[in-house]
Amino acid sequence: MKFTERLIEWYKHYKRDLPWRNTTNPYYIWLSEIILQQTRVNQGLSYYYKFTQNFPTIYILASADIDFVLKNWQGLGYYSRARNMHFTSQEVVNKYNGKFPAEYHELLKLKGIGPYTAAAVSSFAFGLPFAVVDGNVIRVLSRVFGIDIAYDTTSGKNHFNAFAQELILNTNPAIYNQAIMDFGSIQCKFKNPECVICPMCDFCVAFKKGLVKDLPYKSKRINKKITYLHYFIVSNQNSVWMQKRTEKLWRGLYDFPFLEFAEKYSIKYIQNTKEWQDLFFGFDINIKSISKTIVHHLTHKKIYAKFWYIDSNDFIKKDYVTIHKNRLINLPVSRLIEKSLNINIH
DNA sequence: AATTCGGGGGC
DNA sequence: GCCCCAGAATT
Repeated sequence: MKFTERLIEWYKHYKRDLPWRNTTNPYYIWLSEIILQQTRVNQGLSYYYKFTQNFPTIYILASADIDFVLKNWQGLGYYSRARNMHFTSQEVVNKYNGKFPAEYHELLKLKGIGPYTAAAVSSFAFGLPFAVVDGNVIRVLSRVFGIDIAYDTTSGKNHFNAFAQELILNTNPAIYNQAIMDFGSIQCKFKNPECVICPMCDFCVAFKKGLVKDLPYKSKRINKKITYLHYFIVSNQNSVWMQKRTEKLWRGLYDFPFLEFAEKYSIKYIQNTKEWQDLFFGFDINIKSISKTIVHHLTHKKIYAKFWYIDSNDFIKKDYVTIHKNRLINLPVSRLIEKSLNINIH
């Protein structure tokens, strides 16, 4: 088949110059791949520079404070990637003598490394023939070869994985993997792919049958839940109450005390809830002002947030710490908190 | 098998 | 407003 050869020919002319392509150091390859999971190259680039600068070796990352790692990750989302990355750096230092194993199935055992990342590190760092299957690859293969099975099912994933794995044999694994992802990203785009100038157009099944807009095929839709978040910025002199999150969402980031409800409640109603009592009973507080509602979108949630500005001269509540306002900037926080700080703390 | 985990950007 | 993005872990 001409597919692989044409793909690599296309890559020679149009490939992007990306920093992680100028190295075969498994540590840098791995860093870039964790950062790029579910993240566009343009969004991940500055983070890659930051991490290679602040954590130039796996030993430095392994011995770093998790708060500093999360601070560097701030704004990138999916924070378990950063926590797993930190954990795995220590695992590699302690159990693998600081070197990533040059074996697909060993890489797969490490936290935060799934089939995609194991294939990526295997091929880019060690030249092993394991095909990456990401969103780009699924889109390219489904269109060019007219594969109309749902890719968001177990059998669909298995099918794409097996198909991709056949294609990578008898070619250069690293170049092929880079090429097909660049091709999907630049040429065979999700919206408005440039089929007229595409080197595959004479045998692309989707193009010939007019199915480009219908592929790849996905079976499920996202269901967004609405939630109401009330943040309490409790100031005592120049310090505020904060707490490290233990919830799955934004775990490990610092946060103001908050109450979360599934429904929209009035300001008065909230102050009569049991939850409010549990939080503030016994404390002398003074509500100074309440922000307007701020909307924050996540993939599976729509958050309506309000920020309550409260003064208190009482001692700090158990489970919270007081953070001086000048020190807030050093702590990792969610984008929602980061934005509220920019607007409101002065 | 289904859900959860962020945030930004294209259209 | 909807979907996607160099996916993976948890339920």
